[in-house]
Amino acid sequence: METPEKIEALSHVAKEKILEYIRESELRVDDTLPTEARLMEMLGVSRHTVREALALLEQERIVYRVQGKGTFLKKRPLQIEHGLERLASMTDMIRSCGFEPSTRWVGIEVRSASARMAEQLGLDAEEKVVTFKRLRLASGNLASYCVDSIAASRFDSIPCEIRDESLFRYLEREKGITIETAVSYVIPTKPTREMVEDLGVDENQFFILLEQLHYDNEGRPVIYSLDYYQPDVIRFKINRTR
Amino acid sequence: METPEKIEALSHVAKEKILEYIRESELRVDDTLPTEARLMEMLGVSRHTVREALALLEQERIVYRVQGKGTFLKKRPLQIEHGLERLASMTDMIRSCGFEPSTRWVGIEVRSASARMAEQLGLDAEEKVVTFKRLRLASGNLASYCVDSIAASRFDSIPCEIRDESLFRYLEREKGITIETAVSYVIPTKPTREMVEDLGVDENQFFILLEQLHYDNEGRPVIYSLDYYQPDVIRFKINRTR
DNA sequence: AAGTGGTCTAGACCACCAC
DNA sequence: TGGTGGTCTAGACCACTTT
Repeated sequence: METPEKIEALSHVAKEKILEYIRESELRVDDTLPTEARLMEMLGVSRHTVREALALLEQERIVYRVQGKGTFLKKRPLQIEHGLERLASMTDMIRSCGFEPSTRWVGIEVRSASARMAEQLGLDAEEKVVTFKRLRLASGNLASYCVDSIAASRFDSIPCEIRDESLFRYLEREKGITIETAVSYVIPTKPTREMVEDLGVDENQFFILLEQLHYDNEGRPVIYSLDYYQPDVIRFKINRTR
Repeated sequence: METPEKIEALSHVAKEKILEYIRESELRVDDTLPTEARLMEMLGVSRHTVREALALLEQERIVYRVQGKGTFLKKRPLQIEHGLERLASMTDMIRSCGFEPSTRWVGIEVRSASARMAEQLGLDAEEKVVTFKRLRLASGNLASYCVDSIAASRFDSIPCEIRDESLFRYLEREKGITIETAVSYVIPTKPTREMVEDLGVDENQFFILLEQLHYDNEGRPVIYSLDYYQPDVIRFKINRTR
């Protein structure tokens, strides 16, 4: 058997080679990259491939291009850190804030969808939803309370086998559903009665509520979620672009 | 003189034609677009151009493509509404929330940069900055209080001619600086003493503070801003993607 | 005039999917 | 096996910037 080598697009290889060149030549000084013609020679690929590689670097805000002048290194090329505009799992968010993530399950419920929920998920009135309630901890401290609802019709039975797994990963593995985007509202709020009475949260503490609707790669709404974040623990950063 | 017609890229024209086709054929039903080969015939352009047009439509989350199967319309194609991840002027944000925007100037000051400011803007300690303070109103109601600081070295004199104009537009017109991105932190907070004492804001009212650093198209930090938003008036929406 | 990136064409082969 | 989208090449012309 041959090793099942993952074939990588030439343009990706070219991109990596260019990044390598940037690092090695330490060109921060005058900030100018080789011309596209020069890169064609250096990498031994066509102009189209060079331009694809440069387009990737431009998307990642590492270089910028000016017609008639050239391609240049951005002054602050290290924009790697993820912001809220990136849809990442809660686990990753906590870890990126420097804490050790863990989960405490509060419960799984099957209920009729609220009017808002049904409207957002595109369900009929009173259709059943499965609601997952979890506390997210960052190095033992309360980071957020997450209430995620999914149409019950997506499940054959109540899915108790999720436990510590990410909801995203569970849907992908078991249902072949890939969550790709979310539309989220940011609302400063007090804790709900449930949080105060059942979970022992201080009622004077302020939270940031993210009301979110998650869509799959075909644009269908899948998860409606209400996530209450404690702003002292989770710092929200957003990378904004025009 | 000939009319100075703006030349539009063929791929843009192709994109518009495809959008037109989508609207006219009302194909929501089975969601499948013509193949690339068919689009080449229909539009009379090369495959590269068709693919550029489709790439634009994919970026705008209007279609998705699956290798070996085809190109499809997203189930929720109308994701036009702008969110916080899009860097827009305050004026546009207020207008998109359904209000009539206006500005009340609080003042323009020249001060030494604070430690945080100097660090963020890449200035030497104690270097001078020009600070613009403005109240933003939405149909007469307080929407936000904006404090924007720029290195004084960027100005020949104190710029009093800005007034109602957007700071972005002023920098572009007068200084040739294009603000392209911002990195922003979302912090729930109480009003500052200045807001309570000088501006008559209720000290018990909660605000969302956006601490922002704006970069130009070359990646240089230009504006450091603290914007206090009243969440009752401005609804923060974020479009998140993986 | 020369050099740069921006756009478009024509043609080829590949990987993946459905029949 | 045929059709689909994904990738790559070679070549051309254009718009913009600099010399």
